Amino acid sequence: MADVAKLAGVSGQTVSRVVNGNDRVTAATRIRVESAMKQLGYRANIAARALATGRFGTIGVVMFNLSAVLNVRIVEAVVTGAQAHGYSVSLAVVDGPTEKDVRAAVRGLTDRAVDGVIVIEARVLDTPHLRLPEEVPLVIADSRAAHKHPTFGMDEAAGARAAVDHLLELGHDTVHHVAGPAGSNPAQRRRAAWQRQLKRSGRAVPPPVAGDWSPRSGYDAALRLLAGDDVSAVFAANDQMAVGVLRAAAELGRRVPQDLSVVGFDDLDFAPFLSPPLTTVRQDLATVGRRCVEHLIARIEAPPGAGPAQTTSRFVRPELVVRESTAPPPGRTR
Amino acid sequence: MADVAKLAGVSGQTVSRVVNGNDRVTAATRIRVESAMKQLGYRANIAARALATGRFGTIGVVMFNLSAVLNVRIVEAVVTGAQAHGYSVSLAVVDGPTEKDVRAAVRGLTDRAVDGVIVIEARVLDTPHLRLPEEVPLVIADSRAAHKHPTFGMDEAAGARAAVDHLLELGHDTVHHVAGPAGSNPAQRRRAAWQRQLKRSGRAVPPPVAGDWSPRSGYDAALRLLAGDDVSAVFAANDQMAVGVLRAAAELGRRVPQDLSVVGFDDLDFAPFLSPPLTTVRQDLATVGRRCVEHLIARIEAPPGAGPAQTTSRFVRPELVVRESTAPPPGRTR
DNA sequence: GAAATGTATGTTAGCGGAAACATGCGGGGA
DNA sequence: TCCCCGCATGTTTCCGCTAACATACATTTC
Repeated sequence: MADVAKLAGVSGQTVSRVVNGNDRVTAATRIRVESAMKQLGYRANIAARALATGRFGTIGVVMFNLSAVLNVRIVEAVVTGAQAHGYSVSLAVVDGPTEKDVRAAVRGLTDRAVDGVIVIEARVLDTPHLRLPEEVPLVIADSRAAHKHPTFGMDEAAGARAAVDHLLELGHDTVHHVAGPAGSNPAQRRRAAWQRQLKRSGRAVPPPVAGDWSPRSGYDAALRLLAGDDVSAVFAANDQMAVGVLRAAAELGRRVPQDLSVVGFDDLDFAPFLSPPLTTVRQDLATVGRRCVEHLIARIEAPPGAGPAQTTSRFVRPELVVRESTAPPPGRTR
Repeated sequence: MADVAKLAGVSGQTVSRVVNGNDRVTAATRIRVESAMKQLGYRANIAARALATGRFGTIGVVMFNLSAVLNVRIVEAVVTGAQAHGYSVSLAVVDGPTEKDVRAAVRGLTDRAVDGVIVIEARVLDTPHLRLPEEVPLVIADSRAAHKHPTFGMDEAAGARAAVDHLLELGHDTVHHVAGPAGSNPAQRRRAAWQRQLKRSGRAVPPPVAGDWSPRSGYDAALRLLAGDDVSAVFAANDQMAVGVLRAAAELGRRVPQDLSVVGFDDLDFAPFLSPPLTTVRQDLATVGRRCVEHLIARIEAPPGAGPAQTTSRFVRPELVVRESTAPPPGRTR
């Protein structure tokens, strides 16, 4: 920077002003400085700037695992949004399912120099109300409003209700459930909503079978479920497991949808091309991610005394997409 | 830090020594300093350290898009590996498909303070030999060795050859190909290998149909491909498109594998549960990611004069997984 | 026309650490 | 016994940049 200043015949401070956009600098001076910068290939040292200003231009994302298609969509939207606002994104993966682990990850990130943090809380933790250090603004991506921090997510309950209602309206007596893993937040919520909706409709609530989101677990679950003859409708907690259910049905000679109706969750891109095309609940995670970053960046850039940023909690409503894997139960026409 | 020093009755420098592990500090002093740190909740300021040392403890990942399942697996391995070595990971998504765009992303990241960069080069660029600034160590995740930089990737050609050979050995006259998008590196490589292998075996090379990796595009491609009666074997460039192919076959009344054999690529977790279970080529991207980080960190931490880090180029060999979507062509028993 | 006001730029002083060098202490060899 | 040496710790300085204040000059105001 000193070299640039010398070459342009100004002080370092003026160079700094040029770099940081428009303070009051004469057009002529600015041009001189800029050409000097270009000539010398000057590039600001972020660490020095951060040390002087206390801001880093980075936001941190804490998540439990990247392999879940779900989470990746959120992360993608976060990265895109952050880049659009001139921030970069730092990723941290949490080890275990306790609040302590999450807190450690957040602290690691703040130590690491971020201006804000987004926690994608997909796992069921030991504490229902996640309390995290607030050294920097923090936003949670989760599907419930029970947090002390601003939260954005999907209205999973609405999705599960839509799935159940759809099957009941087709005339099924009840709906069986292939649940996600007990340790997963979304899984728990989908399962609870399924159960509540059945009860509310005065139907029997058959014991759910839990999988681990994988197609294999859906297959195994369905094999057990379909051992009995009375199952006419299955609601799988995600599309991947629904694939397994479809496969199990095929192997057991149960035709879908004539003998068995199947509903998934997520609307992954292959859903319309399964055999048969899968009725499922579409989630718009990109919107969730976008809202998270935008809220976070607004808080980061808000003037210091701007009050305790209203803890908005917005939940995106998923949408039932009816395809060909659902029909009235056997022996019944509607 | 000054507070800690005062509380422990030592100089700041000694605190610094304690923080940075074992310089020569008496056990007694160390304990005093550590308890002072804990008592005061001291946390090092990364920016200051970076300013003083010129190192950041962060590695950057440059990629074209996160939504490809493929890339995410690499990123996941990178994040895990980086964390294990005490590094955090910064993510950058590239806009366009030119070398300039990639270079800008890398520069943005190095401006942003990273000690090393991994470029996941999935897109076909305007320049065959990517030349990137080497201000920091840089590793490329790609499936060919044509780079000036250390490169790790899959041996896609071997995978495509295995798929073709498998189908030819079953007795098919030739193999049709549903290719990935022209702008994709892996797609281009799989397609080239498919074509080469057919030629080498003295078979006709039917014109490939290109999709965009999505199930829908596989479906559309298959619809066109299966319009003729002479197609007995299809090699899809990924599993997603293979799903579409399977669906198209079902709608056209072509039984798989009796009338039509289908091979995919990737071995996504749903592959064994499609109808029928998909024969495909398994890729181990986690290994690729792991190798990338490990090589990168080794270079970052190598002593300055350690020579020009041998540009190792290692390619992981994929593995053909035969399931039930392939069989001898109709009217032929083997 | 002198003072008040405004604008462009320079000066000074850190931000929080870590190298590089300086200091003081104790122990071993002659 | 004295001196040299090595080790634990302290001092100084600088990393590169920016906030806050200072300065110099131009412009407006009465």
